[in-house]
Amino acid sequence: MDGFFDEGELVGVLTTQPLDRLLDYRAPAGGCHAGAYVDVPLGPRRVLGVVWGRGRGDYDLSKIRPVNRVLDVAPMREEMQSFLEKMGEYTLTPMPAMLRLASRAPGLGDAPSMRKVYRLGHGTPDRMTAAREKVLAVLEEFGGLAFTLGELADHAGVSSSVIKGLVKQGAIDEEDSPRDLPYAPLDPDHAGRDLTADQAAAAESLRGAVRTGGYGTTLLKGVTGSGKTEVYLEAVAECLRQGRQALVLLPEIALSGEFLSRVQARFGAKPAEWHSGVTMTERRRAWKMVGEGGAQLVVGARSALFLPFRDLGLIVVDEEHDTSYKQEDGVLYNARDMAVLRASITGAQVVLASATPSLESWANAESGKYRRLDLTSRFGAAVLPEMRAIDMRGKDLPGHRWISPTLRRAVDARIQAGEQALLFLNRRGYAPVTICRACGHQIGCDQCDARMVEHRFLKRLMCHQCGETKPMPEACPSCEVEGKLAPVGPGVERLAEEAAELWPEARIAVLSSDLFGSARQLKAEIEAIAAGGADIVIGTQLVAKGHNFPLLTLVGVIDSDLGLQGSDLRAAERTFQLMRQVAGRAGRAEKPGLALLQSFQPEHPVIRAILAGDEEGFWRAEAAGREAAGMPPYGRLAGIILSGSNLEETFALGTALARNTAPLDRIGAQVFGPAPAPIARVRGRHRVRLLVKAPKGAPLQQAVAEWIRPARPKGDLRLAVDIDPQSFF
DNA sequence: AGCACGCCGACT
DNA sequence: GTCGGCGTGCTC
Repeated sequence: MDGFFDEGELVGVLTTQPLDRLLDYRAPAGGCHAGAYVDVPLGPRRVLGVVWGRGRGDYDLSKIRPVNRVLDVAPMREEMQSFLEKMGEYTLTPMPAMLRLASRAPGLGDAPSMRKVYRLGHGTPDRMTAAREKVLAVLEEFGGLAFTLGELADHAGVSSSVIKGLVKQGAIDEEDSPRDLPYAPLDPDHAGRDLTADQAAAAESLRGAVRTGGYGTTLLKGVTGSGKTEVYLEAVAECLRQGRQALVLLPEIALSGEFLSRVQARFGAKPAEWHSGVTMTERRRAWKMVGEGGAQLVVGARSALFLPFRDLGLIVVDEEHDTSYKQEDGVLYNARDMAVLRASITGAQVVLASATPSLESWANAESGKYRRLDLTSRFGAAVLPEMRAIDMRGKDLPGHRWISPTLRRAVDARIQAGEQALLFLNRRGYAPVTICRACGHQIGCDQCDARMVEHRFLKRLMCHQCGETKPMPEACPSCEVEGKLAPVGPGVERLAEEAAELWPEARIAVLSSDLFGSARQLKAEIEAIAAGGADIVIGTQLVAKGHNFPLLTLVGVIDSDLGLQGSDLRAAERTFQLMRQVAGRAGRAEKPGLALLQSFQPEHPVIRAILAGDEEGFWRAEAAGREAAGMPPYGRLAGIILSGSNLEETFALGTALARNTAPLDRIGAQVFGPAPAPIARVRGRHRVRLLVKAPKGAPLQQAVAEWIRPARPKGDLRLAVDIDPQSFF
């Protein structure tokens, strides 16, 4: 029968070792299924693999060894194999690397591990003591429920030796139970929220799509505070009713505490979590339970896309425009796009949710490839804040001041009214540049082509590229003159200093990712601020990410032009998204909000579009510009990133590539470069980039693969291909 | 990826 | 003489 291999039959195994083909093995005693996770011998080692299919039989039969054993996890499903193959082709990633992505579970090869659990037995203890009574009372109260030793001791308020004593007497039974237990069931009808007419209509539309089954993608666009989450949770509910699994991807997963509480409130229990902060034990449980159907809903970061779902019916990509969905090292992929790929293979619905969609998604909705649902009204009485620009030209603020008189008066008014104001500046640290006033030298990172940023809070200089820090020097490292190093430009720490001078009585809180040791601390700080623990909040883009500050009625953007500099084609889009989101922080409760944007170029089309709230106009203009330039999504791009410790060698490889572009010429693609990457040196390695630009329908991947095949990077040179790069040059 | 093999330079 | 540098090749 297809899909099962009897003992001794040849099977083709994909291993996690970087070999460019499947290896033949003999099926082990008892046979194995296609998709089985196996442990196979490879040279002197044992490696992890998956039975990909029938063996090819083109290898010396006498050298073929048997599979060591089949691992005790659910076999990889055919659709997962297919997803990994298609994604590998799309991103030009070798299959072993794809398998590693899909096997990132600790203890995959472990025997099913057991733990001891305790429940009420039939015997009676010889002597009853107060401690023993407490233990038995707890067990009786919870019926037949089993406890671990620690849980039971905690509940009863006794030491574990009391329980061990009762086990010896036969009053308590000790049993082995699998360590990885299913997650608590979620109830789709636990607590449906009252929805506005807007939300109800969108929710019903999504429910309908989930009920129909099969693949489809919906762009769910809603302004901040319009209740997108409530709406897509209704789609999750419908998916659970169908008995299928759902996945919600979030960008800043470390900050998802608030989100998990909302899920728990809606469904009466916690979902499975998957992100870097999850413990090994919990990871293994999540991975296994997703595969066995013991987890109905997973809330996770982009890598949750590779969990072995049994029956995935819905993927939600929240804040779909967020750049953190793009993996920038190792396997280069965009989780938003791969979510759509996985759903299309497995027959699932996708919901892309955002207040400010990416131009790609907007264009896909525009062309009818995606459905589009709009939530226009904000929840409750709140309305979008009024937005105004403050023209900074000719304002002549002193060199160490960034808050204009207009913004200052607006903040004064909020403080008097007992409301909160947010000053937004997307720059961490004290000052972005440290310059020597004697010789003009700027302090840079030794490992990267980046300037060191002073962090006065940490009393150190930090490189925002590699994270390297060093103490603030007394003397200039270049001219050795002492006491002439001066900060140039503002960071949030410096802005806080200015605010403290302007409003000495106000309580000022700074929210910047580097000021908090842990996500937990940060979350606590955010909650304290939301409850009224500060009058003025000074923050980086961290504050734009969907936290509720009900008392906040004013947002002041210190430097609206910051994101507009540089040659990045997506700069306008990103600034537009960020400004809209930050402005959306104001006036979420009953009080109307005001957003003031300090700008040196208030006539810039992006600033004007933000002020006018003309989103469709902004996107249409951006789309027209991209189309005229043949840029995504109206053309295709691939980035080639070369890196190595020797600049000349790295560049020479780039030049060699640029010299023979025949495979690219055949599809009408152009090559730009080689050129130094935007950050030309990172961690001591030089980086050189090339860019391939192809017409929309062209077979870009095949052409690029053929083009780079002859390039054999020698020594420590590395070549990476980035299909659909985020930044271009 | 690992790990062996193997072919050249600079040590005791 | 031998230790050790890392280039090349192999793993079913």
